Amino acid sequence: MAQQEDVFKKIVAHAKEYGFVFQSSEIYDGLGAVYDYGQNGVEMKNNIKRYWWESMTLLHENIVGIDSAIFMHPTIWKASGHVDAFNDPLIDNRDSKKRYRADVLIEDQIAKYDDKIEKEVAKARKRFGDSFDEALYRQTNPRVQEHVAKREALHERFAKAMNANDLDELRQIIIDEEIVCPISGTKNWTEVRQFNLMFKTEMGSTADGSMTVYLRPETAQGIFVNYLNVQKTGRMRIPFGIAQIGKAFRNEIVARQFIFRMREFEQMEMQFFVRPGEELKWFDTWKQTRLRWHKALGLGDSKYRFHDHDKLAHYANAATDIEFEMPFGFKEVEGIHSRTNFDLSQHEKFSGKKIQYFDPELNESYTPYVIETSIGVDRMFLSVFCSSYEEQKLEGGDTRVVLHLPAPLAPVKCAVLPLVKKDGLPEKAREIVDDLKFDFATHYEEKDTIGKRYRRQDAIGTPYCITVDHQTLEDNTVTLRDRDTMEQTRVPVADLHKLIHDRVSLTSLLRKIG
RNA sequence: GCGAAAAUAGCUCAGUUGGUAGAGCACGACCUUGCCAAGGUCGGGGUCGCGGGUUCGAGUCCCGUUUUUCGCUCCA
Repeated sequence: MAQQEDVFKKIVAHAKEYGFVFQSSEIYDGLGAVYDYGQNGVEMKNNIKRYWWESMTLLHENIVGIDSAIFMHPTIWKASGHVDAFNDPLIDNRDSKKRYRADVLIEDQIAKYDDKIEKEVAKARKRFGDSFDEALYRQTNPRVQEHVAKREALHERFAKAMNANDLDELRQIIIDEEIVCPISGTKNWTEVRQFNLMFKTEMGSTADGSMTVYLRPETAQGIFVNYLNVQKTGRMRIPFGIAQIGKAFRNEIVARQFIFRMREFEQMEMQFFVRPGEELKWFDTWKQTRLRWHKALGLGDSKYRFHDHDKLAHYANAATDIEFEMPFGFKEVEGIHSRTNFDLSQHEKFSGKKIQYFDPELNESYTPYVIETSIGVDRMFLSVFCSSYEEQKLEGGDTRVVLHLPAPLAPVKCAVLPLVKKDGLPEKAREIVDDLKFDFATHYEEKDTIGKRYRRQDAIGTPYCITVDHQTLEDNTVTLRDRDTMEQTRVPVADLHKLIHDRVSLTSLLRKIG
C-alpha cells in the first residue's frame, strides 16, 4: 500500500510537470479540491468527452444530445430532493473522532424507546400467555406508559427542532438524552454543523429583487426538465435517450484524492426513457453497453468490476457502479441507475405540467421510466492516466517514464523530429508537419538530442515519433517510432497519414463497440 | 470537520545548536554531437506557502492561517 501511494504521488507530480493537471489558483496558495487542466490535459479530456459523445449520439439513432444551463429554477432542486437531502446536520465525537448525522443519532434514540416498549410488552405476553390483552396493557402499564411518554416528547421536540433548523437544539437533545458515541462511549460532542452540499448564488442584481439559485449538483435534472421539449421537437419515440456533458458542483465536506473528488467537476450523463416494466431489462442492457465502452480502451479487463448497490437511493429500484482499479483501490467511475419514474413524476407534481408519453403501440399514456448512465469525466481521466503511467526499466539500466495512453485519447498524436538541426532536415520536417496538422495534433521539435526528444514525447503519451534524416531527402522515407515498443520502421512519407490514422482515430475505437 | 505529517528555484531536494540561500536536473543563448535523456561556455530564475510573535538577527524557535498527503468521517 505504501508503495502504491508512492506511485500515486508520482502520477500526480507527472500530471503537473507535463501540463495535464494544475492546482486551481496555485499562485494564490490554491483553492481546495479545485483543479485546472493544462495544455495536454485539456486535449485528453476533450478526447474522452468526444469518445463518449460519439458513442452515444453516432452509434444510437434514438439518442440525442442537449446542453442545458447550469442555472436552473430553484424549485427543480426541491422536486429532485436535493434541497432536503443535501442539508445534513452533522456532529463529531471528540474522543472517537467519528462524525455522525445528528438527526440519525436522535432517530436511533427514538428507536431505543420503541425497543424498550416492545420488550416490556413481549415480557408480559410471555408471562400472561393466551389471556394477555396487549392493547389494554399498552394503555395501562405504567412502565410502558412512561416509555411512550418519553418517546413522544422526544419525537415532538426533535420534529420541532428539525423544522426550525435549530442546530443548537439538536445538540441539546443529544446532551439531554445522554446519547453516547457507539465507538468511544463518551458524550464529548462538538457543535452541530449544517453542511449544504449545493453552492448558492444570487440571481438578479438588486438585493431585494434577487432570488437564490443553486449551481447544479448534477446534470441529470437539465435533461428531465427538457424531456418534453426534446421528445416533441425531435419526435422521439420510446425507448429513447438524451445525453449531456457538463459541469456540476458539490460543496464536498471532504474532497480529496486529487481529481477523484472535486468541488467543480464534469459529468457525462445519459437518461434513457423506457416503458414502465421494461426498466430492468434496459438496466441490464446499459450495464453491458457501458462496460464494453470502457473495455474497448484496452486498459485491462481485470481493472473493472460492477458494484451493485444494496442500499438504494430514494428514487432507484436498481443501481450499480462500474468501478476501476485506481492506485488507491477500486473506485466508482460510472453509475448506472434505474431511477423509475421518480424524477419526471416529481417535476409533474411541482411544475403542474403533464409529463406523459402517449405510446401508440400500447395505445395508452404513462410517465416513462428512466435508466441513467452517469460517468465522471475527471474520474475517467484519472483512471486512464493512472493505468497508462509506467516507469519502464530499459536494457542498460536506463529508465523511461512512458504514458501508454490509448492512442485515440492521447493529447498529441505524432511528433515530427529532424535528426539534426541543419542540412535542410528542419525544412523537410516542417513540410511533413504542414501535411499532417490538418488531421492530427502534431508536434514539431528540433531542440536537444533525438533520444531526449523521444523521451519527452513518451512522457506525454505521443503514440508516434516521425524522424526525418538524411535518407529522407534522398528517397522520401522516414522512420516511424512506436511509443510502446520503441521500435522503428522505415516508411514512405506518403503512407504516414494512413498509418497514423489507423491507430489514433476515434473511429477505430467506436468500431469496436458499435 | 477531527487527528498526524509536509510546504525552500519549473522539478527533486540540501541547508548542520537561529548569523541575511545552495546543488542536480529543467529553462534561454552560442558551440559540439547526431537514432533512444543528463558534452562545453555563458546566462535568467527564490522576499524559503502566507500573517503575526520571540530575538540584535528567523528558512531554522512559537502561534495562527492556507494548501497538499495519510487516517477517520461523508458520499444520489
